[in-house]
Amino acid sequence: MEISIAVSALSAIAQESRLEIFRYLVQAGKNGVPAGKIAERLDLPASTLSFHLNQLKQAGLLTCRRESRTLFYSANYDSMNDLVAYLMENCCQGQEENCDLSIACVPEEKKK
Amino acid sequence: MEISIAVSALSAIAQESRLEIFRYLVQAGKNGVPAGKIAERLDLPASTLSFHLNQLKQAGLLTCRRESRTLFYSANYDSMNDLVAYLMENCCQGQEENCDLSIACVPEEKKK
DNA sequence: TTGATATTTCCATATTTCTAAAAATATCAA
DNA sequence: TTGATATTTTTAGAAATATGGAAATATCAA
Repeated sequence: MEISIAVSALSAIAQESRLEIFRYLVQAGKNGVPAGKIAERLDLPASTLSFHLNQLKQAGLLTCRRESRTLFYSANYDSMNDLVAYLMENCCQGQEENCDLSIACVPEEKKK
Repeated sequence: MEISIAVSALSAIAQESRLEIFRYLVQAGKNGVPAGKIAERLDLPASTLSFHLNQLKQAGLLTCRRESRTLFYSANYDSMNDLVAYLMENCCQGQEENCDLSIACVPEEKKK
């Protein structure tokens, strides 16, 4: 991964409203949530929300699809995965003992 | 995890020099690296590096120890782990099928 | 002491980011 | 068409962040 891509993604979620939006969408699942519902849930003016959604989308962390007048936003799980992998790259230097991080170190059966 | 803590950590690494520093230290291991060596490696003026190291330290992502005139900085693996866990919290909504992220979903035998 | 090394703190300037009102766009239903 | 709904784009000022030189601090060795 290019470092500039990682910085974009991290900048996108390094802001309270956007981190809330992102986590909400990660938990909401693949089907996504209408922009209006996000605005209501986080109590944000439409234009402010739209600005933040755009930042997240530009960073590749969200996708959206239109259904009539409604735009459904959803988290891009692959991007999140790549970002996390980039952060943790080589954290164990080949030594398992360094890697009792509970999240890092992908088990073999999960690797693609 | 408090969202403000997560935002601090993400803001700290959402900047190219700091992300380079952090990844370098993650890969360098628990023993850490002298500030001077980091400055040389990343070709940064001492004061600029010091500013960035402080941001990372304030965010809880680095620790440092002094050894005579030298300050050794090292990555805080636990913070990184907690941050990643926070991002991915509930990403599967209980359904394994959503979680073919190669990194997420901690295998039972790795949980503390 | 003194001088050298390693690093941080202070400071001013330059740049980026955040916010939300107002205006614009897209879509639908009558 | 027209009016209503859902959302984005534009805009501009306020706030936050990045940069690096100069000065300050901490430590060591002679």
